[in-house]
Amino acid sequence: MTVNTAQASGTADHKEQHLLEEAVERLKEKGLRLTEQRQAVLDAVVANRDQHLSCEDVVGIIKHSKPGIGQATVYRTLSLLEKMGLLFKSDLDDDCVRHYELCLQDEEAHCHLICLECGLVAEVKEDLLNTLEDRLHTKNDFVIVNRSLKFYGYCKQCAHQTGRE
Amino acid sequence: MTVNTAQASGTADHKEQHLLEEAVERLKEKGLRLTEQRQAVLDAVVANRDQHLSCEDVVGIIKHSKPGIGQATVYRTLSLLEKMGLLFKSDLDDDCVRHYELCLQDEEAHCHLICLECGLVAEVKEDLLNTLEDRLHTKNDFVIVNRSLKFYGYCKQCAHQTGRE
DNA sequence: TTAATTGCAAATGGTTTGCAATATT
DNA sequence: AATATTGCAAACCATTTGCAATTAA
Repeated sequence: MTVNTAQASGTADHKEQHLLEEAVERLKEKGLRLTEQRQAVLDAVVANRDQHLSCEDVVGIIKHSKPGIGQATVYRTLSLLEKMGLLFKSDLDDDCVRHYELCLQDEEAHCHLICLECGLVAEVKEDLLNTLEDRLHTKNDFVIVNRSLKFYGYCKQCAHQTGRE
Repeated sequence: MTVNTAQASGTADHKEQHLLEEAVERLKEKGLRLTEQRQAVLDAVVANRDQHLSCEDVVGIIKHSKPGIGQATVYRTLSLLEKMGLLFKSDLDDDCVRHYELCLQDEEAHCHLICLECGLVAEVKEDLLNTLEDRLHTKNDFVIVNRSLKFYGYCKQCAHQTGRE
């Protein structure tokens, strides 16, 4: 639904390579198997690592390589990979559809400004976020791996028009 | 499910009073009516303004005052109030259950630390957030009304146990 | 052989919708 | 009278689950 092309985003770099190896390793640790289906799902997520994929998306992507794969298998695999810490559930909103993204650590923190009037979504990088995360780490002994930071309000235009400044 | 007592959180203060008035006003503007059912839903949300209420929660809360109210009505009302800007959809969660909270401006910013291992959700107040919001305001001309700040990672215990520190 | 995995189809569960009955302006 | 609103039940739809068949160790 949301996603267009399959192997879109190019080749896997160091991180993805490491991720794949870790996947195999962690599966083996628990006596689980890296089946063709699981491999296909992993490949799809890595190839589209800049996207937030739904189960339906993944099925669409691997339709060619694994035409007969069952939805349930994809659901189970995504859930499994998430529990293993390789994927994140990302909640980019509104509906009930679950989306996943690759769990690549050490990404630079950013946040979204979401206008309640016009719906504008602006992505903002703020170096203060690093300071904030450092402090959350040291003061709460919490190891941050990912974040979802959304600020709701009114963009310049809408704030002006609706007199909310 | 999530919520225990009904009129728990005490009397409405200035902000809630203002909110109720605004609700009536905005409804009238659009030729909509403040029915008993809508009033009951609003009351429930205001009385539990420190909670994130699901539809089921609301039904439970107003069971006494409006025993015969239909689920659909509550769903429709919550959705309506959200579109009017009086409620926020808050997505603190795993499941597909939609939760709402009162849209009270100028609340003190906080964020949630969510452990990917054990599921712990810790609410943290950080004064640095105010600085951050100030900066988002001045640098982006964005008027912040609410925020959803979630940091995912590993709590002290789990980080230790899984060797991710 | 034993245990994990899959695909299918049925079940689940929160949410939405069609519609006739009711209430409000 | 015209329109908004409600309650009910059915429909929806993403996700989960039971289970028998299949596959890998």
